[in-house]
Amino acid sequence: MITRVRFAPSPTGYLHIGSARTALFNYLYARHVGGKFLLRIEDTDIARSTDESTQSILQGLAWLGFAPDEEIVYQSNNAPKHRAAALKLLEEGKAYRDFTPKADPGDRNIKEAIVERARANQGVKSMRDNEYRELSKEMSDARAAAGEPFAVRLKVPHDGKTSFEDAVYGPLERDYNEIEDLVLLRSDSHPLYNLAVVCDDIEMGITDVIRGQDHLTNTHKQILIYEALGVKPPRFAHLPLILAPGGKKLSKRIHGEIVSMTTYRDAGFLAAAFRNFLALLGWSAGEEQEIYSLDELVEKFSLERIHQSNATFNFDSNNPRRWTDDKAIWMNAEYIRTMPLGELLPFVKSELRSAKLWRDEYDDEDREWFETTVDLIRARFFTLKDFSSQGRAYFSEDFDFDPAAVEKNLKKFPDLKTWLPELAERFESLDDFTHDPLYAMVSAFAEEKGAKLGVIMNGARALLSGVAVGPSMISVFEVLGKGRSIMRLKSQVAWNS
RNA sequence: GGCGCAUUCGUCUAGUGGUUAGGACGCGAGAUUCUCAUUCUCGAAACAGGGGUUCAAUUCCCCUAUGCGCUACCA
Repeated sequence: MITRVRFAPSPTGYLHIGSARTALFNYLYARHVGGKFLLRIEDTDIARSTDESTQSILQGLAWLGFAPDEEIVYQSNNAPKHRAAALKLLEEGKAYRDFTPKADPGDRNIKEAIVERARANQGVKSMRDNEYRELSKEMSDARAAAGEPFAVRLKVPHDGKTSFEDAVYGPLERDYNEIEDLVLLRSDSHPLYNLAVVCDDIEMGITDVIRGQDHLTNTHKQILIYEALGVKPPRFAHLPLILAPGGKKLSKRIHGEIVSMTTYRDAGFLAAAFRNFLALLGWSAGEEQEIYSLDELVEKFSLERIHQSNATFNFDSNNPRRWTDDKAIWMNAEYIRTMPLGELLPFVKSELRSAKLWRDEYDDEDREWFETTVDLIRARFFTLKDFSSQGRAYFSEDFDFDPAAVEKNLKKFPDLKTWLPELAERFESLDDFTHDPLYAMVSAFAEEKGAKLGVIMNGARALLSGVAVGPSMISVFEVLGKGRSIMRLKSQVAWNS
């Protein structure tokens, strides 16, 4: 039988980093075993689901490169089927109508209310303690026919336990008396999560459910539904969670944009780098390699090597340099400086485009220049954004001078104000504007002035690139070319700033 | 409150009944260099605590602590 897995986010926000990893693991597993990767949008919570979230999630998945193998399933479209399943169980006596009026949660915190109620029921009320559980079929039908509202609850057996073998956590069981007679259908006949998930997974022919560990206890309830429906449950694999520093839950409200996938896309991350980073959060191949292509991940992935303990996504919102996990940033930089240049170019192009720095010549007669330049500057960049910010001076005459660089590399050596334009004059006579002659000329010039070579080079760097850091200065001269180098060396703009 | 899951350097992790407990990020030092980055070398840094079992436990068992999850007519 062909393996079919699904990623099933609920559209109540953007694509969360934890969800993204769940999608990744589902995708890797499907590809590894040659199965299908499906997508289902769980939009049954009408109050919280938004189309905007759905779009954001779809965008995030598209960015990561996980296209579903079949049409997207919208859970809300299946509500009639869910309802029919619940009614069937009702008919078979595996579920019952609960005429208890819906409790009003009021304005209390929902979590607190749950704990409070659980504590009150402690030892005084069993999970099967519902006056309508054993109501005769005739009585139940009659009250329903009279129009009295009711919820449909699953009739969980008194004795026994559910058990399943989780691919990550091993054998798990739970006693029936720990599980309430869960509601399948609300009194407004709206199907609830556990029912909807089971019905849809059956309908979609899902063979392996790979999802967050927060569903570990739900699984027992879902197995009960599978059993009532007379369907063999799929295989389950629960993933450890991704937490915020301090082991707290990672949430949009508290941690903001850092948990959203689109943040990384917009910050200039490469999807390949981020996938690589995500893959190593909660899974490892058991070797010392850190950089994996998607193909390698697919080849090496296995559910058995997924961890059982939660991982912390490390960052410091008070430190701009640590705005997100160090390792994610490092990995992105590693990809930028080591990936085949040809693969990087399209990303740089689109970054320059959006910064209005792109020129069509880069694709044409200046192609070679563009490649050389990108290759030269990429070694010290962390994100694609750096190409348009730190790298701006290579692509435009309109760039700013970093005051610190001007101070440290120029103003500290006033002689440079006349020397550098003088050097520019010498450049005029240099026909072969390449490394060796350039180096010879600049070092001769430095010697003649009795200056350290570094002083000349650093001054030129500040003038030509606006910043104090960058590639070897001779390479910068070469890449910028004779005309632009001379022009910038003569410019007094930086000196007057 | 109940039930469940988890716990190796700051973080991501490898690993084993007997190991100098390995790697990566980050951090520190050094080398290289016209700056910075890269690269290279070196360094500091961990088995949550307490009981067992055993000749021997980081590894197996129990307890405690801590964290997380579920406990909804949310998903």
